[in-house]
Amino acid sequence: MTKDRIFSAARAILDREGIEGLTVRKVAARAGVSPMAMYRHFADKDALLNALMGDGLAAWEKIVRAIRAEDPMEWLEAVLEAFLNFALAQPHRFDAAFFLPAPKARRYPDDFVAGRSPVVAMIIARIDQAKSDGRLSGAPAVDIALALASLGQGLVSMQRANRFSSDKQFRVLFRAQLRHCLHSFSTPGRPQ
Amino acid sequence: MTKDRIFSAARAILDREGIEGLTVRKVAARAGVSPMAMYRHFADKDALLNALMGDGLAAWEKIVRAIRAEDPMEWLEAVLEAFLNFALAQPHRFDAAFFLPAPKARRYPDDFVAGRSPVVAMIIARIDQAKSDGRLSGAPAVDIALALASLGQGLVSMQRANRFSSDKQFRVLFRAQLRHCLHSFSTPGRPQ
DNA sequence: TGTACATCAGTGAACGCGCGTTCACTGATGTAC
DNA sequence: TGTACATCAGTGAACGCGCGTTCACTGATGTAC
Repeated sequence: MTKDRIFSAARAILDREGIEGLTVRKVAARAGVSPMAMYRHFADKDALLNALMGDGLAAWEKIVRAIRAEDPMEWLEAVLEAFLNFALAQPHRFDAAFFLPAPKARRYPDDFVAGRSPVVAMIIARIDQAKSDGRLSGAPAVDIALALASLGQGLVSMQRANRFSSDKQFRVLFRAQLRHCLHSFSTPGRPQ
Repeated sequence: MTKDRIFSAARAILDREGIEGLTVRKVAARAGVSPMAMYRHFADKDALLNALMGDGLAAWEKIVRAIRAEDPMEWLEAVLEAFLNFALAQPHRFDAAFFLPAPKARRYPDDFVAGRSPVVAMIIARIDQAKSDGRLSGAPAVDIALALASLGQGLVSMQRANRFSSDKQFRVLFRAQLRHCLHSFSTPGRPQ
């Protein structure tokens, strides 16, 4: 289907050139179609961008769903590692999913507590599980999730702004920072 | 001087319309000068943007220098509060200073440890002071600073992406999260 | 004190470009009788 | 089985726009003699 061709061309352009480099003409050229073909399938360029954000979030969800760890703390650490990999391996897709202001973006805290974000719902469930095991405490699960997400996103935004000299160094730092953050919610007297 | 007129026009446009809305023509119009006048004082548009980033960082430095608290922990909390206010009151200027990838951006950790960023140097000094008072511990000062900065920047990036419904709620959350983060480096057994 | 000249801040018009989108269209496909 | 017609995906040319920047210039100011 032409729509799929156009959409995956858009994804390819996004991956290579970022949101700033994505133009209707480039997408059409890559899809082997006239620029106007897009308008048969998307209302306008914004609609296409919105679809790309949704696609980025769906990719992220799929990654998280694939995590197999049983232990909730291990599962949480695996999510953090996956987040790091996603941010570095598919930077533009990551940015589209996490940094772009979207009118229909999920909002803290209602949307997340209500489970309207599948990934956050999974994270909260694992945190609650860890809490009932006595391994986390001190704050509502949604706030722990927010702390981890914010710290991760902040580090990534700094990496984007050239604040780290190498990816390797960034990885080390990211892991250390997020592990510290996660453990800062550990039940006192029962570290790790 | 015309250069000042152009530069403050640029700052005004940046404040109102953000980096995306800043064009040479708009700046010139606001400065009451022909578009070409800019080229007499800045090599090109990028040079003007770079000057604006520097200006944003200078504004931030001035804000931090004005903090008068004696107690290092109080001083640090005041910085966090000032960061929050800066992000909300002058969003575009904040973004230009903190989110924009700049070729000459200071890098973790060398530039910061070496004190090439005045603000970070002040923060590290206060953290070290708190550590020698026995009120902080657990990580090198530069890493504590990074944790605070990342978390703050991450929360702001989420606010920019529409993840919070109101500024008021965001303020509450920002304070709670950063206070938790700061205290997570408190010396164990001597909380607060 | 007057004249010739260099300097240089600022101008005005234009260039070339890429953008999102409009409009009227073509031509293949499916449907009704 | 054949014909008339509606549907609709995709086209091609063009519009109008704003962009950063080039180029050759003007005209005021300062300097040298």
